[in-house]
Amino acid sequence: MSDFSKLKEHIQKRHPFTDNEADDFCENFKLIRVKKRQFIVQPEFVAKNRFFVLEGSFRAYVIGDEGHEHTIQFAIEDWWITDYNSYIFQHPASMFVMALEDSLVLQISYETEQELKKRAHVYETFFRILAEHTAAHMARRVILNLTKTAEQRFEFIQEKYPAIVNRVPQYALASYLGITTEYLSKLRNRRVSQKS
Amino acid sequence: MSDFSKLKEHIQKRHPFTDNEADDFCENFKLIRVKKRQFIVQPEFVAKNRFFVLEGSFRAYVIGDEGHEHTIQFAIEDWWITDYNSYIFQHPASMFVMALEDSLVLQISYETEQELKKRAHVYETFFRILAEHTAAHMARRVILNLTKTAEQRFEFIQEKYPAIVNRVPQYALASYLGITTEYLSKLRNRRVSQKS
DNA sequence: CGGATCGTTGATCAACTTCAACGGTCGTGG
DNA sequence: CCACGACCGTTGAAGTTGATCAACGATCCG
Repeated sequence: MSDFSKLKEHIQKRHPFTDNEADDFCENFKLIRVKKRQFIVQPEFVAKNRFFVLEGSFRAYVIGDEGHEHTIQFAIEDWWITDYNSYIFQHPASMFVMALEDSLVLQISYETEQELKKRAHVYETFFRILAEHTAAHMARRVILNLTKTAEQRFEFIQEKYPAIVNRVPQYALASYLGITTEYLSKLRNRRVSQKS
Repeated sequence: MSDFSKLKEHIQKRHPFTDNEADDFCENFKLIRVKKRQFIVQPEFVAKNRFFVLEGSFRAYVIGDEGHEHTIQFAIEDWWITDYNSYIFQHPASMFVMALEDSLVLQISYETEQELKKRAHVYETFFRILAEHTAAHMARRVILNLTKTAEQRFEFIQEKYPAIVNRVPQYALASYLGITTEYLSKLRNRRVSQKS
């Protein structure tokens, strides 16, 4: 199955697996086709799976008390996504994870992941590294939110993740930055007219 | 050494170690006494260690471009602290980690941790769980910051972590919540007068 | 072609910051 | 052991950042 080649490359970039180990690892994933606007995680239900994106894009968001959506994470090719708290603790989710486009993902279930981690030290190591990277990434996001203004956060994300900024709808990006779509629109125009 | 009893209890709560494993694990930590206002991590230097707090309290913060301090994390008894991004990737730190009181910590170096993780599957598992919990905690903080107002965040932290709120200086708590100490003071008084 | 969705613009409003001044307390040196 | 300065929390007035509300134009998709 060449569906696994991208995942295989991904895991070997993070930790030195032998070819056999990598193949064995990948066989535990299931290829899933997801249509635009389809949910792969929903509040109230437990997030039973973790997803690796092969093609397409996703958005994880919560709905606050005021009824507004707040984007927690995006995922495009080569990224992982799920409701982290729900998946790790197998509690009911608080997030929606929705496909922004017709997408292709590799799915692994919580039980399968547990079994893999038990089975071999090297798989345990991989998931440890994955968790560390997730934690480090989240820590950087907390710092960004605390130390920068909306405009600076926008500039930063635009520079660092142009692939995402150019691909997701405006309202999704705004709610990721923690601002309204109206204000993002104004920021954007402010920058354009400054440049001229 | 009974200095290790708290750490031993802590790790066994998270993962079933045998008594021998737990003792062997703990022996890799070094007991350090830290005076109030002393730094255990500083910007520019690589965070070579991870710390488990036995007694006392700490505060991790960054200084933004405007020169203000922003608190990223607190740690009291039974918590871990370091500059996560610096420690994991062994890059220069961006944070200060400072003792808020005279404290007692158990320290493990990056090299020792790597060696432990290689040595036995069970140690690898422990650090995987630790990283997962860190990631999950950070994700909850991102959600809190995006979905709640300053006042709601204050109430929430006060309910969930009263031990911290009652122990750290006002300006530290304010900068953790992402507001100024003046505004926190006003929020606090608003609540007091409402209750009467 | 027609409705729903998305981004934009402007006016008004609320949340939070900044600045300045003051009183209390804590720790340190004389 | 006292006195002084530094640090910390508070209060009030004025200023900013970003939200809300409402209206409109463009685009996408059925």
